[in-house]
Amino acid sequence: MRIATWNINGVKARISGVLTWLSQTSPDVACLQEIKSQDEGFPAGPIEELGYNVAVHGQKGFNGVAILSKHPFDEINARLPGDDDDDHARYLEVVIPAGGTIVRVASIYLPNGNPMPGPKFDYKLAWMERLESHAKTLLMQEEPLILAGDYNVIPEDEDVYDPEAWRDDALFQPETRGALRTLHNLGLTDAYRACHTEPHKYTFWDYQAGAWQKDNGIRIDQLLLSPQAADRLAHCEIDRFTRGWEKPSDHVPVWVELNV
DNA sequence: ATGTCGATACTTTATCGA
Repeated sequence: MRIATWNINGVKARISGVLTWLSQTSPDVACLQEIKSQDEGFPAGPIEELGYNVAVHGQKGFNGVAILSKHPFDEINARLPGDDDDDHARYLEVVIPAGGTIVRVASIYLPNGNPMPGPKFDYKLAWMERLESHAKTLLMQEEPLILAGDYNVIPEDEDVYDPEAWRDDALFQPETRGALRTLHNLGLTDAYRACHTEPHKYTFWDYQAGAWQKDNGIRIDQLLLSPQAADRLAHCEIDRFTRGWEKPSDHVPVWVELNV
């Protein structure tokens, strides 16, 4: 079973590329972030024609997450618990039947947090605490669990082309990186790092300043696996090729193959 | 310091968020 995540930076601008990628790589489950669309504006039709069920949690103009699945959903839950006043559409969680068991999959668009310091950075850290709390609850279920998405955190120096260039950025602060490590230390495995040790493998390249051409990237899109999912982990790869397409997203897909 | 892109609105250019 292949489960992928991709920050598409606007579904209206990217629908053609998304359909091409789905046709070419045929993931069983695809978590999308930054759809920048309301639920009713999401182009479910052409995606359903490729054999996918569609769950959407969107809002007008920015943010927004979705999950596409070849198997029907047993359960769909939008919103990260812990703050009823948080109106950003950044979290969608589903349960999908898989080979006699189930997988629980979340599509996560973690706040960017810039400028730092300030209220946006405070919101990011508070959101990460809520994610930690929710992850603890989910881990107690002892299910195959995949928390996939744009974490907007650079885990280590080896995950950025030039650590000094990002030293003052919200994505690379000690507090931010510590909060991600806390998630790992709950028992969640960074799937890419479990499969690969080479440094400088990226999932995002800025549109500006020729970042793609110079390979000035960062690795911020990740799939975190519960022990029950990590036990079934076969492969994890980055679909770097989509960054070279016409009208690309600034992020590329990352996917895992699970033995289920 | 700069660069680019996508969405939105009292739109034909500026603002915001990234």
